[in-house]
Amino acid sequence: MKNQFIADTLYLIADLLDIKGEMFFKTRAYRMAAQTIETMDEDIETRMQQGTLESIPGIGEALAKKITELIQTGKLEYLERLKKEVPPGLIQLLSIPGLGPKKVAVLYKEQGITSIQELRDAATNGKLRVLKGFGEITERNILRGIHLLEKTSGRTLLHVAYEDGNRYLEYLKKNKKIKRINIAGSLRRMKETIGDIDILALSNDPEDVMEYFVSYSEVAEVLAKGTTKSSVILNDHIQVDLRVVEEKSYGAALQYFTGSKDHNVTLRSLAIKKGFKLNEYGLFDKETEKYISGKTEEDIYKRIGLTYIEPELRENRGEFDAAKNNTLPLLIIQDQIKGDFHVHSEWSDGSDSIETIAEAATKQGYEFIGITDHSQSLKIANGLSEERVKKKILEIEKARKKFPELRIFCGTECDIKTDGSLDYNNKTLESFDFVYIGIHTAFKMDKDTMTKRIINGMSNDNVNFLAHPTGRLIGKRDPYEVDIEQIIDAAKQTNTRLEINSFPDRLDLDDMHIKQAKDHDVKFVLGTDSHTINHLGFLRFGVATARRGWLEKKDILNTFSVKDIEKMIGT
DNA sequence: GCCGTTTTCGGCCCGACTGTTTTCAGTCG
Repeated sequence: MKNQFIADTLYLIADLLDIKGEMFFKTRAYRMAAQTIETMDEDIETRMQQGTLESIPGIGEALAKKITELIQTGKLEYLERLKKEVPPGLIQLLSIPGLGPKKVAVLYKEQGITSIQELRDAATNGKLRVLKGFGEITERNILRGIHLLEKTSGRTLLHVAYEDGNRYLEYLKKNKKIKRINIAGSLRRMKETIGDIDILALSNDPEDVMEYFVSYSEVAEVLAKGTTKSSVILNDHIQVDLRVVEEKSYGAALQYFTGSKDHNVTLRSLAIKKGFKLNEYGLFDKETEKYISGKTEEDIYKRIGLTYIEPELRENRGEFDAAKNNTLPLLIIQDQIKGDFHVHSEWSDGSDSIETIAEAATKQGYEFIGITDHSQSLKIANGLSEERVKKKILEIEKARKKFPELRIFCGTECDIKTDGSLDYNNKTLESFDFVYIGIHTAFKMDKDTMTKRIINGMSNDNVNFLAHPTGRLIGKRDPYEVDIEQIIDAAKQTNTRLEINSFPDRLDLDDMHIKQAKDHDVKFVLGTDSHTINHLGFLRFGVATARRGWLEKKDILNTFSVKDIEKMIGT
């Protein structure tokens, strides 16, 4: 699939055109096309061969021609010419908060600045304040923006923002002037990384609320403080924005600030087609500007002719068609989860005993828990030899007697060796209640070899689940080279469930691959990959990712009764 | 650059805040 490559190229062109000062709607057309290609299931190359590129929404004659050239030659004459006009180094300047394409263009044209280092030098030496539209404050803001960017690399892992946001929410709820309050933005959509935290509040005394907001003990700096909107930076460098609106606008504002941007753009276009105008204050008649709705999100969607769309689905990845046709999934919820399949104990590299884990699982209200330690060749993680496996099974039987209400499954996270064979012989594999397999060594294989290696592992009849299928660590390690489509096909063929690993820096599979696999009728399993009982709570992030991947109760093994699970894994 | 059961040309989502201005452009979401 060349979809991502094509999409990235189109995004790059859009950025370059922005800096060049090209019409806003033209660059938006590139971005919309890029997003469509990035999120569609079909192979763009196939569409090109069929000659049906132009039937893809947002792709017309000009883009079809460019995409064809890109696929056939791997290059694009147009892009090469653009790069000569606009140094691509300028793109990274766009990621500095407060700098947009116009200012970046001025920096380049007037001072020849093409990198963050050059920008920092110029700002430090007071050379920017002479430029039109710049001043001393802008200079300081740029330096602060660079500092922030380098410190946080821009985005925060979901679980950190989740904790921060909810703690802030608890503080704000103590203010009696606030009648309603919600998290909005990407945190409400539970994206895997969060840019900043958005909070929306309902109050008749917004100025008092603003004062209370900026007085929070974890605030390191106040970026902006207005009458209805303020922004702060917390001690851990996360930005938090608060908006206050009145009751008749609350639903419209919540919808608006939840996003995503792409979702909102499409929603507003649909509103216009129905004769409305939609903004954060409500839904209005396009002609008379008369207020029609705005108190609740549900009513706004309904009046635009859509069923309610859950926040996790608002990414403009097909949710509008499904809402129109009333075919949106009934998303899985946390309460349907009956247990966790992926927990490490002190038998390998976890820190807790089986009994401690069983106790914690019982406290969570779980009906089962799966203890999955590493296999023998993974010495660094104290993987279990076949001898120790036998001992561990005895230990689990002891725990079962102590916790009769909890089904304790004895599983394994068995390594897939470089040749695709498994790290235990079949007899040992059969002694487990279920078998996870996963890659833990030799990540840097070429795509074909890696794909064959994993599929080879999946073909063993004792295997139930594939752990963290792409191996990525968000912000730290890219996924290994693997043909995900072939893995999905093999999962279907071999009846192997794909894991949604819920550890915050994994979330693997990710939302888009989950949806892709679901569309191929593949089934899933949730696991936290806990190494201490403090990690068990991470399951909520796996549930969130599953929801973002359009999954329902029936797609996920963790929602089944113990009896049904036993039947399905064949114990 | 895309698109069209109101348009093949003229639309394309829209408002708050900041910092620079002296009435507004740029950025952000």
